[in-house]
Amino acid sequence: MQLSPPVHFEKLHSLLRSTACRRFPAVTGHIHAYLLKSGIFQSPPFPSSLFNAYTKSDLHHDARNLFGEITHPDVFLYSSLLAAHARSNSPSSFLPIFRRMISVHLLLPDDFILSTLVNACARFPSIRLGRQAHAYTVVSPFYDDDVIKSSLVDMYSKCGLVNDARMVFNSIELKNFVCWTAMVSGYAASGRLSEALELFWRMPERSVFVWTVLISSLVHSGSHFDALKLFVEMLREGIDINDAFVLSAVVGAAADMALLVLGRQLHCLSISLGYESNIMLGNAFVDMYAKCSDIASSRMTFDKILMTKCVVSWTTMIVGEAQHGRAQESLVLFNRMVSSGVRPNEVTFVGLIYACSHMGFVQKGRELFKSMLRDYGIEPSLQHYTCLLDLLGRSGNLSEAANLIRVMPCEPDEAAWAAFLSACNKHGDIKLGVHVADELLKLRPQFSSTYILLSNTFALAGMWSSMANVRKLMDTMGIKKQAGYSWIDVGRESCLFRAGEVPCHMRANILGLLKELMKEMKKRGYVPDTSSVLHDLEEDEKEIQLFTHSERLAVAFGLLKSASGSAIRVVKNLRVCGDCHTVMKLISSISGREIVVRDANRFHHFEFGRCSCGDFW
DNA sequence: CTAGGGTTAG
Repeated sequence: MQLSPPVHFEKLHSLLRSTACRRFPAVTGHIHAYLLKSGIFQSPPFPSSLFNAYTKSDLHHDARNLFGEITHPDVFLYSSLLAAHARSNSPSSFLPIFRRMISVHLLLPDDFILSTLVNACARFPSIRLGRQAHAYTVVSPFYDDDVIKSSLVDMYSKCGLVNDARMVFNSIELKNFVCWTAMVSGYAASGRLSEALELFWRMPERSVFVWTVLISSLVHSGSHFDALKLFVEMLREGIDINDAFVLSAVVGAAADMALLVLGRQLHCLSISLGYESNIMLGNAFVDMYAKCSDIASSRMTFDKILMTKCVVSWTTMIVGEAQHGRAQESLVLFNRMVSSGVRPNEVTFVGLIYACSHMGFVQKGRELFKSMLRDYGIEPSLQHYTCLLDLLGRSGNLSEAANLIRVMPCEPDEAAWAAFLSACNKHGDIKLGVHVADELLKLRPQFSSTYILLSNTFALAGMWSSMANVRKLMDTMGIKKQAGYSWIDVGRESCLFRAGEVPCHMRANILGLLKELMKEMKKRGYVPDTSSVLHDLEEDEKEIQLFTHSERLAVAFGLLKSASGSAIRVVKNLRVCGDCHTVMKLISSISGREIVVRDANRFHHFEFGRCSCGDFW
């Protein structure tokens, strides 16, 4: 069938703009060949829309070849070129491209390319480039264009200059969803949550976008409960939650709070909404199951990801296996990932070194650290150094760790010092520990975490007066140590135990069971470690104090409430101490049950008197 | 062909 020329043009052009070219990159090539054959290749807008289609499906080689053949470049072409450079993170080329367009091809910037330019500066937050781009827009005929202003609001927000963003925002005549969202997002991202919320409630109408911004930033800042409340509020307002972005933010909240029941409900919901093959949600669920201690479901969800697994999917699973003490599995996954052609990123290596650290694979960890830069061109960051410090410290290579913390190219933060100090504590090098603690106090007296670290070290060293001084300092500075608690799910029941508090209705049963277990444990050679208990009590009183450790209460509750033979999962626990570790191993062998304890984001699987971490924790 | 959201670590 012969189409009349105008329709013909239009059809091909809209085909190039459609997602068909992105999903089936060969289509672009066919259209290219057809245009060449029919001699209309050089007629606008084809050269530019072809170029755009190539770059959007990452066919950069074809795009470059095409670029050389174009006789009359237009602004559209430059706009696509700029967007392509922004996607590949080469910010230094933005302004040269822009200037070449003006001075070599004598083209005047239009509104499209100006917002593309501003957007490019926002992607790679660069305030210097961003301000130059802003300058270009104000001297252009589009100085009052609302779309450009929206992208400026976004650019200043992403650069962290919220006040500048607000000034541009205020100057927008007709504010639409987009600029409101960009502004709220700016406040949320820079931690100014109250301003974000104030603006949010002032919006004439709230779209899914802006709800997502707030929910995810609440999850990110650790206010999980507020995030869930906001999600409920959103449902009440009748906003359609058939949206992968908002769902994954809520799944993240469920993961961090270890709310397995909610997580499962969200999983069912997203399958019924047709997101079964959505890669982003798939990744979120793999993570959620792992963090809720259900590693089997996590792995099943991972295996079921229908699309090509991306670096995030692999990394999530590697970290998940590592968190559950299955470092060997993490390393196998890493090999499978590399051989399937997916490039690891910096997070992948955090997970891998962490896995080695968990299981004491010292040499393997060192090798992976070296391979980062050598084989993948990833510059190790402070976090990688902290992982390596942790690995060396845990395995007793204290002098190597001490050397590393001195020579590493980045300034150690609290986490790095904490890794080193806990290694000193673990391996009994109290002198080194106290020395480091002193250094730390001089270095960062302004951080509250310093005092908690110090107090622990002094306690271990038996330097009670120094410890008392640190405690006094903590009091005057208003620093509180969070009380220990454990949280367990049994069937449909959830229960939270605070350290030292035994709930009345279970008191007799739980304490009875713990006394029973203590007798059995002692028969097997357990010597209660009462060093963490107030030292002016009688010995048997100290032992009873041990019963009120929250994780012991939770496990006793689990033993009483669940069917015999089933695993007991303490889904959240503030800290697994050395004595707890011994006790859990014993209880697992006495009761013949698997006990899973989540300690921060690390899991201990106790079974047959052993722990999955191989005691390298 | 231009502007706003998300998943992995700590």
